[in-house]
Amino acid sequence: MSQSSPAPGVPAEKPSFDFIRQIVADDLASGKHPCVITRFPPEPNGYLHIGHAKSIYLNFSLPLEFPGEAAGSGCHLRMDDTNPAKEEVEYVDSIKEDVRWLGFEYGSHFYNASDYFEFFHECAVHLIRAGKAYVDFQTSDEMRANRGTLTEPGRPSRWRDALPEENLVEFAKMRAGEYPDGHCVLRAKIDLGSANLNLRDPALYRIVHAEHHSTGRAWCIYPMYDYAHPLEDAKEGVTHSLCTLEFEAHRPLYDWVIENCPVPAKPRQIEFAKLQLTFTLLSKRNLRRLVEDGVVTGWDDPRMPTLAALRRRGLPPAAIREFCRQIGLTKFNARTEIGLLDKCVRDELNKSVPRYFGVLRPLKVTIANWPAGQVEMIEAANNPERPELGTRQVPMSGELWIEQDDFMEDPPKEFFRLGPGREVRLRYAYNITCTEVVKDADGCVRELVCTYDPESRHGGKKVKGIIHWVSAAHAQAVPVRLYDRLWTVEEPGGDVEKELNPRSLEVLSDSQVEPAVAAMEPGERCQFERLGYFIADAHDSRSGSPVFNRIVGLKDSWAKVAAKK
RNA sequence: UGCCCCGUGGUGUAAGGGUAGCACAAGUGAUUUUGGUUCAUUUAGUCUAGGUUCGAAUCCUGGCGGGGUAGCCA
Repeated sequence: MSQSSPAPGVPAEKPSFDFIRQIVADDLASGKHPCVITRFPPEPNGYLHIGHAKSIYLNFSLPLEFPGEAAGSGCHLRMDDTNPAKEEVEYVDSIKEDVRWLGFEYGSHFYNASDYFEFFHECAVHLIRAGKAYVDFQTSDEMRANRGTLTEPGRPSRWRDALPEENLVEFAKMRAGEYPDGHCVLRAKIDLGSANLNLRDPALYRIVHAEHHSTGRAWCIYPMYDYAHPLEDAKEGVTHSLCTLEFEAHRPLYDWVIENCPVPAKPRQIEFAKLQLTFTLLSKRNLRRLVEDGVVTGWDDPRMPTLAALRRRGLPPAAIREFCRQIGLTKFNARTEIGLLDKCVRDELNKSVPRYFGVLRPLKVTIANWPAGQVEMIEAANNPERPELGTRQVPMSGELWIEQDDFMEDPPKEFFRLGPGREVRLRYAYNITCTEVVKDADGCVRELVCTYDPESRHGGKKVKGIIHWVSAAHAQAVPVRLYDRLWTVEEPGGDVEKELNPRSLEVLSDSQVEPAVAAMEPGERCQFERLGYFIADAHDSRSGSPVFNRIVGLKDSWAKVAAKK
């Protein structure tokens, strides 16, 4: 290996692969495998989240990256349904939907671990005959006590040296349902003194009298993950079985099963670091709690990190794929900044969606010198950077809504927008100058009176401030939900009460939008100019009366300036 | 406490004994009828102590730090 290093100064020709792609490329080059087959093996006991997207992206993309001789490559979607107590069909359906939504195809390669129950059983019999597995009648407490500790070896069960014939009989009884849950277990006979606790005679099968979502009552013994997973992989011809770091210590057991069972292929397990994000909690247990405690409205609440929630929030799948590409792949336990996801979402939306006017928090503007009753149609580009997206007509009149944030009664000089006596441009239309501030009895600004410059339609005074607006008479009021991060700390997981963001959701009921926005169909996305990207919520919108979710805000450099003051 | 894995700018990730690079973030400037986009530019890094070598982020040893691991969960 070292003698093949390039000569000094000669740049490497190879693209920069991560360590897994390197292994795959080497296996293909050496002829170890003619193609690469991976698998994404979720347990159908919950919803998929952005962390799973990393794994889905890896497993489904990788086989596509090795063309030519690698024909036959692909990724299988497989439900790891070996525990009937926790799994439900509802989750199977949502997992399939999420994978397809992300843009990946598994074609006919959809499998269930339960498809192989008979095979697992044959392998177990094989192990028993070979004297490599035995039925243990110790209670789970006894087993734990006799497993030893990190520094002391385990002690053998009195059933450890039972004869294969006896074990065969007992295992048959297990399968026949003659014993209740927890009465005994089939164990591999490996090494009670191993420093790796996973090798101290791990359980292979346990008794569970429960309805399985796909095999019903056909079985009452179910294989453990460590036993079933390598066999599933081998059965499907998986070449590279990619999983997360916590399975590293299980690899010797994975290899033991492959070595000791009559398998048709020899897959290799490789571990990588799972995704962790700042200001985000990803563990299924914690997400479930948020749902059950009513902190969020459900698994698809747009503040959740589940794929169902991100879909509803409006994130485009292409942005998630790009994010997964950018975060890289290592064995280092890293935490990626959530801002990178936002960046990917903005990049994707910036180039793909139209840009319209919407006023989130309206402030009335009356244009004193506007001809009474006149309505002028203003042509506006749907996306100035993509002329092929066309233009639209925006109605303009003497009564407008502008953003409350675009006016300050006593503005600093860095504030480019409207203030008493100041002039700004209404985007695509005219310059206006604020001549009067109308307040209510409490001193709150209720309305601005302005004059417009009729000569400024395509020129006029050059001003620094440009603001969005809608004509009051033509605007439609719509509900808008402004989502923010659920957590206030980079590494949530401590005191929920203290760490939860009380302002993760703000609902606006009186936002005013231009006709093009009012006409958006459920699921349609756009940019509200100067504000951010929004989607007409697919669940709550109806044709003609959309309800908007903010997907992500635009970068706001004024907010940074303002924050410094 | 044993064993295993991992330590590169603020964050994420390259460099497989030979110039420490890229992206994000942050700063500055230019362009701009979105304080957006785009473009230019700046700041900033090999955990530590030894060893091998002409030469170490890379190989070896120790230390320090982080993670995993004692389910009849996956």
